[in-house]
Amino acid sequence: MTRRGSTEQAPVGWQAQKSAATRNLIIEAAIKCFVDLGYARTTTTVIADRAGLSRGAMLHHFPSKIDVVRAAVEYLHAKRLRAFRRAAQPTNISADRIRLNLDAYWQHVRHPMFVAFFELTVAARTDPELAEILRPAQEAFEDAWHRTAREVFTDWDTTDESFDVALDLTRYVLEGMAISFLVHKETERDRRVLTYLASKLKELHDSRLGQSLPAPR
Amino acid sequence: MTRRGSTEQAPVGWQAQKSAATRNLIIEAAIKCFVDLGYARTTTTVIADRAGLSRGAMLHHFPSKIDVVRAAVEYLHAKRLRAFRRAAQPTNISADRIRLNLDAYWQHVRHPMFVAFFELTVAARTDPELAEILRPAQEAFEDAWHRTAREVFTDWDTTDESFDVALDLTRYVLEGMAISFLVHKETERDRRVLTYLASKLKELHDSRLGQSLPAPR
DNA sequence: TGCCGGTTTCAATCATCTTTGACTTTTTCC
DNA sequence: GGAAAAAGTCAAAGATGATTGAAACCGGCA
Repeated sequence: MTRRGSTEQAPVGWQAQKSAATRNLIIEAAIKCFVDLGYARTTTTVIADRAGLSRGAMLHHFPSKIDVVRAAVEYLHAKRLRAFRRAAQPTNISADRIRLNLDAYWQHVRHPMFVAFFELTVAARTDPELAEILRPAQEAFEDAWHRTAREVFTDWDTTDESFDVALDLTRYVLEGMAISFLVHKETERDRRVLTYLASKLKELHDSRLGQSLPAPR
Repeated sequence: MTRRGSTEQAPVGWQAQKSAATRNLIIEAAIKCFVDLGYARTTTTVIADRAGLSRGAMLHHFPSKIDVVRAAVEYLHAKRLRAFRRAAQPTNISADRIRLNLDAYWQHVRHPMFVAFFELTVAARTDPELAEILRPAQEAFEDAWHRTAREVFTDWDTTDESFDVALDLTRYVLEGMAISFLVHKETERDRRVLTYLASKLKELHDSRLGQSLPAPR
């Protein structure tokens, strides 16, 4: 198990590389804890256990618990943003972009990452320090959400109020449904709601399309 | 401060009455803690403090912390159910029942009671014991929600799938929005979403009305 | 009316357990 | 050999439940 650095190309030496790997191990263990145990029950002891390290080793990389949380938030945020951007590509114009992107975001909020972020967000409601850590990530994602939506629906008059309303409504439905499903392990009902929402969004889109932009492309 | 029982008509003796009052005091303090501090940070010490009692006194009424939680859940559930039933009266037929009931449920999810229940629900996701305590209340409320909706919209064909979809969608939107507002202290955007949702529900209602029940009353 | 035994309510103290962060020691790598 | 990583030890703080002790209340009886 003691690999030698022979030809292993190390960006800044092997120790630094191994250190980074261990940090990632700890961060991912912490995130798993948020999902499995909830934020409140995530203790440094459990994180170290799940990472397969001693607690002392962990505290070497992250002197305090809040440091782990901070790193986990940054890690989660970067990962979530990448996944979101990748999923929400401006698919072939027309077709049923709406349904496709709806499903894409639905997959997004069903992902464990969303659960972890949700746990953090709820905890942050009554924890100012955590809230401060979370705020930049939340704002950045909010921004990406709006920006991406405008990129995907370039033919939709984005100065129209209906666009923002549709955007808000969509997000509330999907996130509300995802949160609801976190507790009541259900299924089947989501498909009908998604289908209905997609059809209504399409109606709204088509009606606004004809009245504002005669030549979409 | 030592009142004599003179003509005080006590249902089952004064001690029992005073005991019940103290229990209520404790329960309400616990609920306030859920709202202000979150479930995780709600300790028996803080509850006793806020109730103005010693911790020992509290543990006399509720031998263990979980007993307080159990009582708080029952108390919250009963209160929430009453408030919900009171708010969702089948208002004067026609008019804009939809908008009125939408606003009523919106007020409902903006109430601190909803916050408390939300905190409990989130904690229950990773706490089987709490989940078991919460389950009956959740199921009962779910049932009341569907039953009430059918009472209010007697003219809507409730065997129609669109009715259930509209019901689900409405709930997801409102609860999703409420949860979102717990964190991002926003406003103004909710009115537009509510207005839009109400108009869409009305469209759906009217379209289904004419095709299934020619004589609504 | 006034006092007394028994019960209920409230308060205080105690031991146990968990979590946290600081510190020290051992192992591994350069 | 020296530095970094990992492991182990320690005391302090907080939370919980149990135990013990004090105060208030209820019933009955002289």
